[in-house]
Amino acid sequence: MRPSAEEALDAVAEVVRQIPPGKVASYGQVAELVPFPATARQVGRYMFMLEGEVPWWRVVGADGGMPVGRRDPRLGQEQAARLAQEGVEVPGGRVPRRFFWAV
DNA sequence: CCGATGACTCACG
DNA sequence: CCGTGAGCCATCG
Repeated sequence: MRPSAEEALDAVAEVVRQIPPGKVASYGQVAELVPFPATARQVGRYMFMLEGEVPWWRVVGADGGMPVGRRDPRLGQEQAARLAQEGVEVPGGRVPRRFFWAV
């Protein structure tokens, strides 16, 4: 099934909102959790559209990196700051696997 | 309809 | 550790 952009946005927003503070999930992980077929790329685009409505800083790349920094370095440092505030360490600019949200 | 693009990911060397 | 290249697929011009 191919959900409308609105439904897809809702589904992604809901998954992202479920990531507990102090934990992170990768774009691909979120893509697997939504109730319809999705890819990491799509999730990235939806995150951009949801900017501000969800804890977007808890979503990182599969390697713990922050691809958002490529789009806007300022967002990258904001993400690192918010994560640090929740107790998530980001040594070397990437989140260690132990902080990944285990479902 | 075609081609380019991108908050991605993975395999290889 | 650091490119490179190939899949990925909704959107946009």
